[in-house]
Amino acid sequence: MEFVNKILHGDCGEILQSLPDECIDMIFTSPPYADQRKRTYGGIKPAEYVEWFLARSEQFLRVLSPTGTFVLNIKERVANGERHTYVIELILRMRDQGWLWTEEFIWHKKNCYPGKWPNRFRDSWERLLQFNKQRKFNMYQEAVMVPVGGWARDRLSNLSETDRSRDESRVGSGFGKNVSRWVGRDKVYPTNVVHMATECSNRNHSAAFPEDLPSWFINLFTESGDTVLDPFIGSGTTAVVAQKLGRNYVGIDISQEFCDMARERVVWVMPRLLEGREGYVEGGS
Amino acid sequence: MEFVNKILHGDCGEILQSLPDECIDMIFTSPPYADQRKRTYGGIKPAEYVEWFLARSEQFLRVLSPTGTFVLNIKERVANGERHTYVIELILRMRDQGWLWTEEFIWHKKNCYPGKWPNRFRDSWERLLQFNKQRKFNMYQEAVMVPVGGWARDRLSNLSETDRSRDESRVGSGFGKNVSRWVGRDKVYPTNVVHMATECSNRNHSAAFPEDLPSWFINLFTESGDTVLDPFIGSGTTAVVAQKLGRNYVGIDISQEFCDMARERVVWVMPRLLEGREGYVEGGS
DNA sequence: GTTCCGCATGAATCGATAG
DNA sequence: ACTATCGATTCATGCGGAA
Repeated sequence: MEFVNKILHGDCGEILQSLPDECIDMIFTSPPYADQRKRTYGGIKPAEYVEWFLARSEQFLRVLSPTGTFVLNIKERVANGERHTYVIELILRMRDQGWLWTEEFIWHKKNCYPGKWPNRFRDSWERLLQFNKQRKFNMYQEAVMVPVGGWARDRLSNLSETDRSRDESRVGSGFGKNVSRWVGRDKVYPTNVVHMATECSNRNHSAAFPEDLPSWFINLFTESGDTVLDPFIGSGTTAVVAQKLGRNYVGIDISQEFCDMARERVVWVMPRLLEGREGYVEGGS
Repeated sequence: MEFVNKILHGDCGEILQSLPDECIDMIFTSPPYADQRKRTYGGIKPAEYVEWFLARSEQFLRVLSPTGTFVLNIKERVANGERHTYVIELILRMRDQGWLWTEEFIWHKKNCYPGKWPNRFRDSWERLLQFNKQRKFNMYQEAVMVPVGGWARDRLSNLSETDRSRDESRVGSGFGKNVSRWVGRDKVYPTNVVHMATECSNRNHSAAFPEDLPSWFINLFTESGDTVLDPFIGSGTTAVVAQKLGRNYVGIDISQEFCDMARERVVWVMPRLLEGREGYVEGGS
């Protein structure tokens, strides 16, 4: 367990070989996109991206628990006036590798990167690809319920007579609506579109996503005491969030600079979280 | 030109063979999704879907003008606990066929189908795939700029609170909402996420998509007098909208019933549009 | 005219049951 | 084993009638 709650320096494809099988409950990562982050990853070319990634996702598959989930935040870049196809090719190849492509969430970025081009609009969304090893996996939907929409808020305050009894539907495939069940309920389940702002304040790290994003998925797919891996930890957001939520983390990055930054951020949060967490493993950063 | 402003009955793969090359300025369509609409289309199986579609998109490619755009509204279904891959395979195959995959817009449906399952949330988005024949194509961005209305000013005053918890569902017919950027401006360009409700309570016809959806893309990619093709016209929404916007339309459907419905709807709107439209070609429905 | 309320209805998905 | 059908679940919207 000496890898738990640590930020490890190196290429995740190699580092992960030292971890045992099925020791990770969830993987959340935002890998360097093709031809981005040239300084730190050498700018993998779109044409080589799929092979580059597959060599690492093979290790992800091995270390992930059978009921665990891999959430991959990615967006293909524009090349030559076209959306590049390496992401959708990656999906097909990962299925060959043994992954199930369970779902594709959309991250709708509220304040996306500004700009104007003659032939396209600003790109305000990214993919969050959900992969699993089995059809049955851990999912804690109640943890991410959202406030109910306008419909019920107004109506439920004064519930009417007919709403109280279930009106059995006689229409072909109709739904019976039992409104009375909603009394006292102020939350509903979300959809597969998550709508969050990007973080604009930090200019030190490039591929930064808001804490809300990993937070949402960590709450959805893990319990307290589980272990979350981010093989491209970058500035450390996934580890910080995992720690805040009482999960163990494992962070890996090829850049020494990023590792240092991530370690600083998690150490800062640690002290107040060491008390009363079952399954939380002590470890330096 | 005897095909212009008509609803044609038959399989679009065959019907289109009688049209000349490059006679269409834009194609907007929502084809039958795999294994859906069994009554009218016979429910194409996911495994056969790509080949089925490619036989038709070959004709789309031929009749589309070099500066024209093809917008394809589609979403893959879940099969065996996984998102099926036929849509992303189709993208790859259409590129082999000669199409450029220029962009992928997201249609975020405000009111998606209800339901609850242990392993997934409700699906509230669909793909709007943009294909072109050339890098240079017609695009009229100013036509879809979003004016800052009174409601926007209200929103700006108390921004961060409601925007954080729940997505902006009660915003008027808003697409590309980027509220913070609207300060001090009259109009802004939208993004590649469009946010509209499905129309659910029209008793006479149940359109798969709201009129706002084709309307937005027709404004974006055509001018008055251009010709818009929908090879799977269904209840006729694309044709109705094209007509309203002063564009010519060509609608095709394999179902006689849908053709009749579409003809009725376009005839109804026609009389007030015949005046003062350059390039508008008279023709029955 | 407003606002409020009843109601129908969606390109859905899962699991169990039946041929 | 593999496909076809059926029942159950659930939330936002707009229309139309009522207050």
